[in-house]
Amino acid sequence: MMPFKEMTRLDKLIHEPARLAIMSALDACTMAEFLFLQELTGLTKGNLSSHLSKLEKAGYVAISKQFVRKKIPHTTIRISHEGKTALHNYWEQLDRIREVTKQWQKKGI
Amino acid sequence: MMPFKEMTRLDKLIHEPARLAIMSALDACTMAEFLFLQELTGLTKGNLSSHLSKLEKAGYVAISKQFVRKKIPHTTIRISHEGKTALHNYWEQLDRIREVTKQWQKKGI
DNA sequence: TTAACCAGTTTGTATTATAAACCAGAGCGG
DNA sequence: CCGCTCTGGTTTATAATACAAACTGGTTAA
Repeated sequence: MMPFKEMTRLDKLIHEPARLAIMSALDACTMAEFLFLQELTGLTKGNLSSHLSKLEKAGYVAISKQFVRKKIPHTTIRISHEGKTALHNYWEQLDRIREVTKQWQKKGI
Repeated sequence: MMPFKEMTRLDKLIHEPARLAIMSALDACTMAEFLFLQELTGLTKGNLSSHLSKLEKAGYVAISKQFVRKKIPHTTIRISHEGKTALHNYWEQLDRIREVTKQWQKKGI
């Protein structure tokens, strides 16, 4: 009935474009390497790193570091179950809001 | 083909939830009074004021102040043509990105 | 040995969303 | 008339945060 208030309650962690890109990519790939993710999103390394740790802290992704030939670090990121549901909820919420907004437009307030 | 990079180029002025709410409300109502807008969005006065001036500076809304009985201020906000197209472009861009993202999911990278 | 490179992390900065404080006038109560 | 509160906002302050630049620790190349 009042979709506009709902908008301000969108999950900000997912809403941020960079993280929305990361989460969407991971939702498609399930798992990805750091550099691959960087290429997909076009983010700088530092940027990607900090966004990832925010997502990790929220439990939306799991980050694991392997060492190739015991030397070169290789970070792989995978989306968690919570992450998937959070992303889907986000889109659903946005859809719902948008649908109601369209109704409003037809009614003319 | 690479929808994730596109996400980081979404119009940030519109993307911000508070302003998305404002713009959506105005898109539906065409014109609204300050206090009505505040009620619709649930924002505090200060918050709404600062978001509005950002939107005004961008040319997305036009703000005009009348004085009722020459004394009490009454601010009415209306969405501009640019504002409407910017909002529509935003949704279109988001839809397009989302569509391509779904394709990716089906293909499995 | 030094230079360049890989794979990231940490630090710094500049922006900005939000709330709190403020302001000017209006309409009371006493 | 003098405070007091209400209306309708604006300005200021702060806390978060997006982003890039600088850094780290190890590796290969010259």
